[in-house]
Amino acid sequence: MKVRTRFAPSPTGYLHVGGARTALFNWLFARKHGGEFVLRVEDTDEARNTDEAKQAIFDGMSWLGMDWDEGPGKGGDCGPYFQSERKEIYDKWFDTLADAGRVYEDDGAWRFKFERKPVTMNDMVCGEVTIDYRDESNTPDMVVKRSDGSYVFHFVNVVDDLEMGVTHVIRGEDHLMNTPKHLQLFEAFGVEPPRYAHIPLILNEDGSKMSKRDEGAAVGDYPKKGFLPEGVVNFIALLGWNPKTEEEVFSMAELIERFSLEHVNRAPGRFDFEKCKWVNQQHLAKLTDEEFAAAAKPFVVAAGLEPGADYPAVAGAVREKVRLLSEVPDAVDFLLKDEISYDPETVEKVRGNDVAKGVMSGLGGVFAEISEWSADAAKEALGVLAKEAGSKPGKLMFPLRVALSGKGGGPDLGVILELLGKEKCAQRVGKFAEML
RNA sequence: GACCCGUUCGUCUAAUGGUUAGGACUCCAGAUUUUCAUUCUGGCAAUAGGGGUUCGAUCCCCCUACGGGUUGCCA
Repeated sequence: MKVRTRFAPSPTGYLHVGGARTALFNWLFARKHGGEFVLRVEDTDEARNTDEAKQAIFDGMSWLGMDWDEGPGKGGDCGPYFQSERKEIYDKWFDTLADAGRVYEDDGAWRFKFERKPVTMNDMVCGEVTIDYRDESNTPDMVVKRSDGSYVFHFVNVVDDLEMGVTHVIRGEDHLMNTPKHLQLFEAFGVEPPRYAHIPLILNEDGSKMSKRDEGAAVGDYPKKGFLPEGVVNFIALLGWNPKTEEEVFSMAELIERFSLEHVNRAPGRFDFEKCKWVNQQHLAKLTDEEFAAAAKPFVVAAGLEPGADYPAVAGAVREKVRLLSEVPDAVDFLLKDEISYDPETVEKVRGNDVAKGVMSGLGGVFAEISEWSADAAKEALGVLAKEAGSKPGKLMFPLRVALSGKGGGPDLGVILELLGKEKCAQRVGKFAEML
């Protein structure tokens, strides 16, 4: 039997990071088993659906690198893939229920008559869970068709899963208690139900429920914040699932290879934005300078900087120093701009260093005299002045860094000297000396 | 309230009837890079509480507490 999974989001807002992880687990499971992954849009709630929300789902899925084999924009044998277009199919299955005497009218709506017995599900994550449907007060017959003729979630969800041949349903734990309802529906239809796997929810860092405004909640924010898709995928994959190794950095291909539902946890996980950034940094560090430069370019341009001919080298200089692409403009602006700004606090630190003051005032001129400019030549010149002042070169590296970049941290000093060139270095050191 | 699921460092997690309860993020300290935001080394830090079962419980059972979920003509 070929594995078929699906992601069935409702386009009522934005793509939530929890939804993205649900999609990811379904996608990984399908890819791992050589199966198919279906995208189905559950747009039955006309009042709340929006086109923007639909687009956010497609964009988010594509950005994260989860392609679907069937669904919107892709087609397939089980379409249409929008529930709003599947009315006749639902009518047909509703008639089956009606013919079997399993529904009854109530206030214009139609309720499904549950069988009054204990229902046991064998969840691939939660194990055996039994809900007693003999307790009617706890499990009242559910409405499947509203008085306006539309169908409710439980009904369409089940019909679509069976019509689409879904073999494994991986979804959030908020659906665990819905599952017996779905099982009863499958039984009434005389169709073998899929296997279910309920995965724990994702909460905020403080344990509260994640909502729209919370940091990290909307997938659409990640590209803007400077995350790499593979970084985000890697991080959310590890929330609630463990790869049974102490490694933590995985490519998409490695995730597919390792993924298994057996190692999904049961307790809700909290979202740690710091660790998410760290994982992103690991993926950033894996890129080549060219790839990194290309990925960071939009951020650099948006910050009003002009990436010149040496831009790839400039970007490469900070590749392993940033956690997010959005940090790149601030990190490289002194390499791309003629006029730089000095961080007052950092300048103050150098100001207290009398040796640095003295050496800096002479260094600009010395730099200008160097005939064959190179980082080594510049450092050598610095060393000579340091010695004359009775100090060590190491003590002057920091002041020189500040003179050239305006800040206390950044790329390797040698790289800075090379990228900036003689003229700029001489000029900046001269100017800096005057500030002291 | 009822029903369901859960609970290991602050966070993500590993282990499992016998370990000094391991790793990662964060934080702190050292090292190295003649500079740094990288890297390396080290440190802080956990089995929710109470009862059982057992030679031995973080692990199995029960109770309590706490957290989450469900309880819609939302999905």
